Amino acid sequence: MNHDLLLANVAKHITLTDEEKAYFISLLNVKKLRKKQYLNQEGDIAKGPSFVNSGILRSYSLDKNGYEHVIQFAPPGWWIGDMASMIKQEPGKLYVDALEDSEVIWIWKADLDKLFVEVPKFERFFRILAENSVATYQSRLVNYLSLPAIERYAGFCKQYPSLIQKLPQKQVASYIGVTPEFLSKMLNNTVI
Amino acid sequence: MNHDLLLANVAKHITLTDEEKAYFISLLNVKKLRKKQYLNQEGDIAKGPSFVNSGILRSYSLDKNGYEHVIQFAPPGWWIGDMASMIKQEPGKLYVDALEDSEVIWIWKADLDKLFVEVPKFERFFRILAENSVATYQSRLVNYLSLPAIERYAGFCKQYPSLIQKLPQKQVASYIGVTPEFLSKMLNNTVI
DNA sequence: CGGGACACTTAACCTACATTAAGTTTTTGC
DNA sequence: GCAAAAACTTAATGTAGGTTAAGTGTCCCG
Repeated sequence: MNHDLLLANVAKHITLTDEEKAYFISLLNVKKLRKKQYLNQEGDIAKGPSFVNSGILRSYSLDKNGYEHVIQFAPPGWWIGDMASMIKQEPGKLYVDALEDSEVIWIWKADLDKLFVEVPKFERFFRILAENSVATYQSRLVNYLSLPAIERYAGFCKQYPSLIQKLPQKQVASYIGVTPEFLSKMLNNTVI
Repeated sequence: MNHDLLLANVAKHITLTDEEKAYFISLLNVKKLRKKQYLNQEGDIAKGPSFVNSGILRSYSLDKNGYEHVIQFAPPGWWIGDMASMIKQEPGKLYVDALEDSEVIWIWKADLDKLFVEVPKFERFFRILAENSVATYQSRLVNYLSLPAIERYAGFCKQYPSLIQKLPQKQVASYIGVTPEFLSKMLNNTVI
C-alpha cells in the first residue's frame, strides 16, 4: 500500500517531520472495495474519516420510497464520511459505497483524537478540511434552493468536469436532485 | 460589552488560561446591528467569523427573481458567516442581516490566523465548530433531498422549538425551501 | 459468446409546489 | 395614536419535475 497521495494531501496544509509522518502512517488502515461494496450502511457508526486513494466513492441517503439521494462523490484525493455519525459516534443515516473498485485509507476516530493530542498540527489540517467542506455545502445549498435543475447540472459540469466523464448519468441526476428520466429529458431538449 | 457568552461557548471545547483569554479578547470586535441592518452583503468579502451575543441573525442568498433563500439562522450563542468568502477572501454570494436588534462579536480572519499560531488550542476549537457545521449541512441536505415540505417543517419545529416562537412564518418558509403562501396553506390544511 | 443486469430514452399522465393577485390582520415607526 | 409597512391568508391558475411503464442499447461476467 502506498500513502503518497494522502501525504501529499496533508502536505498541502501542514509540514510534518519524518517521525510525525511515521506515527501518522502507523495509525492508518487500508480497505479495498469492490464496485458496489459498502464502506458504511445506514445504522452503522462511522469508524472515522476515509480518504480515497483510488476509485470513486459516494455517500447517499435512501428515502422512504427507496430512492437514493447522492450527498457527495469522492474521487482519489478526497475525503468522505458521515460526519454526524462520526462526531457523535451514533448510528448514521448515510450509506457510503464504491462506484468502481477502490482503495480507501481510513483512521479510527479514537486514533484521530489521540493524533490531535500527540501532533497538534493535525488539528489545523482537519480544521482546514472541515472549513472547506462547510464552504462546499453552503454553496451546494444555495444552488439547490435558488437554481433550476438545468443550471445545477451546468454548475456540476463546470465544477467537476472530470467526474462528468466517469459517472453514469443517473448518479449525476441524483446528485443534482432530479430523477434520471428528467435529466435525460432535459439533456435532449436543451442545448447547453 | 460582555464576552461571557462567547467565553462560555469556547470553554465547551477548550480550556484557556487567563492570559490566553485576555489575548483572545484583545482581538475581538463588537458590532451592534439594528433590525434589518446588514452585517454582510453579496459581493462583500467576509471579514471573519461572527458570534451572536444577542438578537438573531440570518444568512441568505438572493435568486435572479429576487426571492430570498435562508441558509442559516443564528440566535445568541451561534456563529454565522459566508464560509467560502471568508476562506478564500473573495467576494461572497451571501447576505447576512439582523432579524431584530442584535449584538455581534467578530474577529478579523487575519487576527484569527495569528491566534491559531499563538494559541494552537483555537485550532481545535474551530475544528470542532466546523465539523459540527458540516454535520448540520449534511443532514440539512439529506432532509432537503428526501423529505416533502411538511416533514421538513416538522423537523425544523422539533430541532429549533425556540426559534419557531420568535421567527416570522415567512422566514421559516424560506429556510425549509417553500414560499410563504405554500407554508400558510400547509399549516391550515394539516394537523401536525 | 450469450444472457441478465444495468443504463438510457421516450412518452403519457400526475402532483407538489410556485405564481399572481387581492384582501385581512398585525406590527412598526414617527 | 395613526398611517404605512410588513405579515399572513385565500384562491385561481401555472409549471417544474415526478411517476409509471415500456422499449432499446450496452456491458459485464460466467
